[in-house]
Parts: sequence; C-alpha cells; structure tokens
Amino acid sequence: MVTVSTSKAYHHGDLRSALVSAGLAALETTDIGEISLRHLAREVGVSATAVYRHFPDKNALMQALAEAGIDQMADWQRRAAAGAQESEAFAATGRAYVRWALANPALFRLAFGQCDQIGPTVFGDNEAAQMLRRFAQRHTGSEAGAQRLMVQAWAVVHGLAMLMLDGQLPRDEALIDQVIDARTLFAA
Amino acid sequence: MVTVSTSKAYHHGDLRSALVSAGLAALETTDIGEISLRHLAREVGVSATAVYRHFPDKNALMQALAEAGIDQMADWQRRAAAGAQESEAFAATGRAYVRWALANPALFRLAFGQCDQIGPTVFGDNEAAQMLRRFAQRHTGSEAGAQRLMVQAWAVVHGLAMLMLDGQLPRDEALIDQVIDARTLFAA
DNA sequence: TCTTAATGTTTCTGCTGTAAACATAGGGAC
DNA sequence: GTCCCTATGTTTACAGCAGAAACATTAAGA
Repeated sequence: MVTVSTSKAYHHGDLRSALVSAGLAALETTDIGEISLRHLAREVGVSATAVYRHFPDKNALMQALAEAGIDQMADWQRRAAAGAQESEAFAATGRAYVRWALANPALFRLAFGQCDQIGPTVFGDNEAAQMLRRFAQRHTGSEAGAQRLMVQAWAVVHGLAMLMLDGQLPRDEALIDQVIDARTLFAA
Repeated sequence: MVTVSTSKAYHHGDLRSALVSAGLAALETTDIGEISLRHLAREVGVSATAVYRHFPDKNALMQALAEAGIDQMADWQRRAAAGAQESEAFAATGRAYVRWALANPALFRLAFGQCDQIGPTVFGDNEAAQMLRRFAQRHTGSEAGAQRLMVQAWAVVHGLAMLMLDGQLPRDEALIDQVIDARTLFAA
C-alpha cells in the first residue's frame, strides 16, 4: 500500500524515482559537474547516504539520469517526424535532435558522455530509425551508401548541437535550418 | 639569473609553466574531472596553495591548458594541409581535426568546453583558414554558400570526433575517411 | 644595507563521495 | 497476535577537494 505520510515517515516510499526526478530537475539549472549527491538527498529530504540503498555509487545515478534523457530525446524526435514524408522527416528528426540538445544542455552532454551505444537508438532499433534508413537507402541507392549517410547526418547534427552548446556557434534557429538542409548536404 | 637549485629552492623558478606542463601531461592519462590542483602541485613539488600565486582559481589553470591545446591542434591542421591542393587540403584539415581529437581526448573536450570563440581560429583569422574559405567560395559560388559550407564542415568533423570519443562510433580510420568525403558531402 | 614585492608554506573551513555501524518499520511464518 | 527478517533508512567517520587567511622566504632595487 502507498504510504500516506502526512509529513516525515522513516521510509520515503519511492526514493529511487524521487532521486531521479530531483536529478533531472537539477540538470535543468545546474551544470553537470556541480550536481552533488548530498544536495539531491537534501532536496528529497533524506540523509546523504540513503542514496546508496538505491544506487551503488554516484555514477550509477548519473547513468539513470542519462537513460531518462535519451528516452526523452527519442520522444521529441518521434513527434517531430510524425506525419512528415520521408525526406522531410529526415531533416525534421535532425532539427529535433539539435533543438532538444539546446533545450537540455546538461542532460544532452550527460547522456552522450555516460551511455555507450546510443547508436542503435538513433538509427537502428526503432520504427522511426527504420524510416530514416529507408530514406537514406533511396537517396544513395545502396546499403553502404545509406550507412555512410546516416553517420554523416548524425555527425552533422551532433556537431552542430555541441558547438552551439559550447558557445562556438550562435544558438540560432535559422542557422540550424541552414545547416540541416539535404539540398546542400549529401550529394549523391 | 636562473636558479641552479640542486634540489629544493624555496622558489620554484617557473612554477606557472611547470603547472601547465604537468597539467597537459596529466590530461594525457587522466579524465578531465579527475584533475586536481593538489595533485598537480604535488607532482611539481610545491604546496597545494602555491598554485593560487599564478592562477586565481582552478578554472583559470584549466583555461591555460585549453589554450595550449588549441594551439597544438591548429599546428596539426596546418601540417596536414601543407602542400596539398585546395580541395584535398580541405578534407585533410578535417581529418586532422578528428585525429587530433582522438589523440588528445581530454584536451579536446577541455578546449571546447572552456574556450569560447574558437571559431575564428578554425575558420577565419589565419592563413590556413583563409585557404579553406577560398575553397568553400569556389565550391559554392557565393559568400553565403561558403559561410554555410564552413559551418557544415565544422559540424561534421566536430560531431564525428565527439561521437568517437564518447564511444558512440568506432574509432576507425576508414570511417573518418568515409565520412569526410567531399564527393558525398556538400552537393552544390 | 634596508625595504619591498613576488612567491612560496601552513593552517583552516566547508564541501564532496562513500564506507561502516546502527535504527526503524512493514510483511510473512508461526 | 507475536516474532523475526529484510528493505530501507540514519549517524558517524574518513580522506580528498577548492580555496581563504596569515605567515615565511627570497630576490632585486633604493
């Protein structure tokens, strides 16, 4: 049964997910390196070491945050591509990638620094990714060409996102559109 | 006069540059977040707080390391492009960008995370960058097109480097060549 | 020779991640 | 209903960190 707990029960109830929520919230305003377990624990109203009942170490908590981030980004991309034709969906997915990164800088960095093998999610194991792949095949006319184009496209959007996050390029919506333009990128 | 100092003089002599050297060396084997001022100080044979006579805080030291890194990367690119024709030089510069990143992961991350406005160095304020720009103008036929192509190219190489560093793509020399290929990237 | 500014050292504070020992409470076996 | 076990908390402790403050040493110029 769910603990009703008017104020302070000894046991929290769902500390694990509370910590993840607090972590995600913190990442919206705080840089990655500034996140501290003690702070999150305080925020949730629990002692510093209680965290270790649910995560073996700090890294494991960060990993959980990263995974939550990846799911969220995939959602954005799905929504952005929904209803569009293959070609436009390809570009829309890319724009969503960059926009999500700009909207969630710390989480974006964390996700890629922490999770190995995001690749499958980006272009392989789900329906949206399959659509991108079909477009790439038609556009290049070969399986090898499709593979190459997918990597090139991923590199472009990832690089653009990173450079904007690091302040190397202006966070300019028009620039995103300009860079992610299949007519000027990807010749044959 | 230079202190001869057989073993331990009270004053180090050139602590600032010794710290930078130690920092660069540390970045070759240590991840960015693991670098500690105390460790560097110990390494150089000086008390922990001596650092603060030469850098206002840790961030300032990291900044110095980042700037050293940028210079070094620019050197690699110059050497890679030297003697090549415009078109080939463009690709060679890109490959050098990625290779340097793979050879100096921590320093690469640090440089871009720490230094704002690397842009000018990458494509603007030096002779090598001017050559890239001329190629981009000829290839696209317009100033606006050249600007766009420069950003696209930067995004591609930066993204490729980052994805490889984060373990999202294999650190494969052939993949670099495949992705950085002007015949398949950059249509008109 | 005396003074002073540059560059060190010691000591201290408050933060961090995390290990170890102890406390509490909720659920199942009897 | 009682008892005990286990999951999940707390307290306490430790070592390492960035950095502030006060003090020590030395080189260089008046």
